[in-house]
Amino acid sequence: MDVKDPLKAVRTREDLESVLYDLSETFRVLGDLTRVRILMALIGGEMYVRDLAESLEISDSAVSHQLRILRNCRLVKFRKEGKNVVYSISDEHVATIFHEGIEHVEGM
Amino acid sequence: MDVKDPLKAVRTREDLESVLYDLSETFRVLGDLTRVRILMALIGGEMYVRDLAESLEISDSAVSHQLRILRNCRLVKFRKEGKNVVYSISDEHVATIFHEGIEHVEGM
DNA sequence: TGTACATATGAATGATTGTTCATATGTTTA
DNA sequence: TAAACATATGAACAATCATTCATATGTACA
Repeated sequence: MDVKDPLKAVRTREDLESVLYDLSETFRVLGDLTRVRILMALIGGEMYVRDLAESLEISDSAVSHQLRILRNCRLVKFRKEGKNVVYSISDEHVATIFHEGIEHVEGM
Repeated sequence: MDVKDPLKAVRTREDLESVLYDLSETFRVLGDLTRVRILMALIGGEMYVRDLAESLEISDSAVSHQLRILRNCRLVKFRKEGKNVVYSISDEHVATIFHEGIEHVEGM
């Protein structure tokens, strides 16, 4: 896909607006320190809810709430393991977005 | 930079938290439909404030407010041309982040 | 110099959001 | 089955944010 025009596949104006809406929604979800910390932890590898909460010093409830929001945007995926739930980064786009984002802020 | 660990350059825990804060701040700014539409327009090439407002059907004032927010995060840059101000995307990281973001939402 | 134009900014308001606390669901093991 | 544990969810509150309207600044040209 051409970086100058990443919307070649988008046909109509409604399609474009719909994609831009979803895009802003995804960024909105990324735009919270707690969720960024969760995702950064998950880039290091999959984790249980409890371990995320402990490692980041946030309540279980707060982590669970934020994981639900991340799930809704498909930024994380999960699978059940007994009474635990293991979360991980949804796909490599997420890691790349983080990577580019960090390069951007470090260039400031 | 390694995608699995884009933080090699970050030394201390405070450095890490500071980078993550700036990162979440950048995403927060990207997480608004008006600003996403502005940036998408600017990916097509530099534009005057007036032309952005007209093209996106937003008031001059609203565009100007959002451009200031985008400027503060160095997501856009500008130069003066007589009584006009020309805005453009700050760097290629921004375009790449958009590119990856669109691929992510289109994969949903 | 004065008028028109382009952009920026301040204040106010209506809407949205993250956290906490309490509770619920579902799973394991004693 | 009962108790303990892991995770999820609902409601409520405090804080944050985008927009609008009015006004200010600065530039160009008559």
